[in-house]
Amino acid sequence: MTLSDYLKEKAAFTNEELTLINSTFTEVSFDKKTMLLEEGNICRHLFFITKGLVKTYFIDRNGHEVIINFASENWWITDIHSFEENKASRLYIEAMEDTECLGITVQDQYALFDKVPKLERFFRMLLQKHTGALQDRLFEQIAATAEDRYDSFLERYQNLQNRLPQHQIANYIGVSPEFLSRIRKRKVGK
Amino acid sequence: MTLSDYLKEKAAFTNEELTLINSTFTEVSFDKKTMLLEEGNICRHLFFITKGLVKTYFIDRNGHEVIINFASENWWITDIHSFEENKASRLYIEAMEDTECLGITVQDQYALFDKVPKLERFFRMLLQKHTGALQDRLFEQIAATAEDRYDSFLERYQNLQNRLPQHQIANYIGVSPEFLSRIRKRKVGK
DNA sequence: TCCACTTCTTGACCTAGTTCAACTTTTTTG
DNA sequence: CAAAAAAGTTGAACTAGGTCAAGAAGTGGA
Repeated sequence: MTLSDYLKEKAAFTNEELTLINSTFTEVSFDKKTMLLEEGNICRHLFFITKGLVKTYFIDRNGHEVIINFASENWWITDIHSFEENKASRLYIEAMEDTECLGITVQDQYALFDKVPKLERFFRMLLQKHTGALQDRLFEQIAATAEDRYDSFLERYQNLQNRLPQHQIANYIGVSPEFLSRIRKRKVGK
Repeated sequence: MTLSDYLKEKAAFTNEELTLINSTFTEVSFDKKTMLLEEGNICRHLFFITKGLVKTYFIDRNGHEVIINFASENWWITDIHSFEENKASRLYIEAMEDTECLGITVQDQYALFDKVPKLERFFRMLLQKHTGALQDRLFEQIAATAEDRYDSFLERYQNLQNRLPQHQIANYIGVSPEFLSRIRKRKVGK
């Protein structure tokens, strides 16, 4: 699916708008295990993933990776705080598979917003969805057990289940790999 | 501080724009312990708080309150998901003190966006900040100890510290009231 | 194809935070 | 202002989940 196809599906953009949008994005590829962003750098791009899989994480005070989310085909990925406000990022974005993206800079994004206001609204909506998802995860992290969190991981990332190693899933739901292994064992009986 | 003062401080709105914005909002008051929103209802308003204090929470499967955030003077409050998409809310918003707000409906909001595009951008930025804060809390909830979370609560809500009962703070940082009491005791020695 | 590396599993022990119950202190309200 | 309700403290027993260590099972690259 191209970016145009994706956008057409999501909102009523005209063909001229789609052409304009398309021409503003640039294709970029990242090999597996390479970084789209590293802590301390400014996030210069908003990416739309056309192929592949990435994870966003930060490193906590004990030097451990904490995964915030995964993103694959037809997802947008950036550190929005760093991207929009030109600030050093606290995050890492890493390709977990060979990945192809379409990238845009902030300047180009704002130029595009002025020409296609619909796109700014679309991005605001997208951000709203993202915020809702974050809120749900926070709920769960506070009020649900590890097993419940695993269940909702399975729902949320159904399509990615087989592309993600188990210990990365454990990290995402905020438990040790050992404990996720035990959860899964326990579930077999159910 | 009025809404106009607040907006002037945050972005370069013209006087006409401010007048227009102002006239679109309606004043509403809520007595202490009354609800601005209840689960199952559609959130009809985006509120700007001019006076008072509210909390947003949901009820988990065990019937326990889980507080998502507090909001006081010069904060915006709504269930954005319910508000924007006209869906039943999972959240409660409750006045913890007698509270005065300025409210706007979605329809009026969109009408206003068309007349004052700067406002839509401003709200998008606001949402970005909110998302960043949520992300930080998720970090902490996964990777930090209860004591660390308490410390960052103290930073984040410094001005509210004395207006909030301790067990509500415990709830917010995701620990039992008993354990927060112990954390505080432990900290006195430090 | 085989060696090295990463992933997954299991057991034993450990700890941060919970739950319950009883008590004290503070706040609210008739 | 007294009585009741709400908030906070403390101790004791408990549990979800973590850590460490060691082995088994996959997987990938020269």
